[in-house]
Amino acid sequence: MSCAEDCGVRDVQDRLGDKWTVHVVVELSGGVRRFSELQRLVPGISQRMLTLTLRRLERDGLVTRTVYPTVPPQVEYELTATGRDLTGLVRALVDWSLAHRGTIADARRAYDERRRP
Amino acid sequence: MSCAEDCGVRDVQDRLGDKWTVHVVVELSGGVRRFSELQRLVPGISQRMLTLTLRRLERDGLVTRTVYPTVPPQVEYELTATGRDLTGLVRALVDWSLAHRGTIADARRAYDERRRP
DNA sequence: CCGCATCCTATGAGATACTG
DNA sequence: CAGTATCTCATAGGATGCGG
Repeated sequence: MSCAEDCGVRDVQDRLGDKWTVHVVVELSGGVRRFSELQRLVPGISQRMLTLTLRRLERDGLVTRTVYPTVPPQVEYELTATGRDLTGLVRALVDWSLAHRGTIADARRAYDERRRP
Repeated sequence: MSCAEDCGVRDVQDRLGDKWTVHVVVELSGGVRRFSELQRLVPGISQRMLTLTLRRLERDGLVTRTVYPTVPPQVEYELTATGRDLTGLVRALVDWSLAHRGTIADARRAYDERRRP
């Protein structure tokens, strides 16, 4: 590696690279959200994966979890300062992907065609 | 998803999120590199994983592969225009990770400690 | 409503051995 | 030198059911 132990880059890669974190962060960038709200805003995510995604974000100090001891229980999630800062990087990722989407798709088609006569 | 099929974001996440692509791209940002050179510059990568990483980058049009029909064979890899553009995003990722490394590590320790008395 | 526990499968990735 | 071919293992993530 360019530097031993990856300088903490691995941790960020793991978040940005997994299936749901980017989507959840995008939704949380809109403000405070409840668990069920997030599950509705991120179609396809299971309860299990939403829980895991939020726990990991919470553990890294990117999201706060607030429990209101009501019946039924109510839990709110919100980006921390660091979490809001992360949205900048997420935007950069999404923007880059959209900007080069066509180019990459074309390259891929050309490559596959060259290998499949 | 915010948009169906992830708008191509998934493809970029897969590259940035895997174990070796970022390291290989960083080394290629320094200019043309041979296969064996990359294997030396990216400690720990196996022949197999270097091959896979380079093939995926080539398929997406991010890297060119030039074979010189010499004996022994010589193959050179180089970033394309799109590939060089990708290094900007990679830098952003690395910079963000370094900038928040300490904060994240602290949050993680605090979280783990709260759960392990 | 929110979330944990369990089971299961698909994929990423390491180790190793072999070739033009 | 620059790969390909297998094998194996660890982990991400889906499905489902229970519990406070």
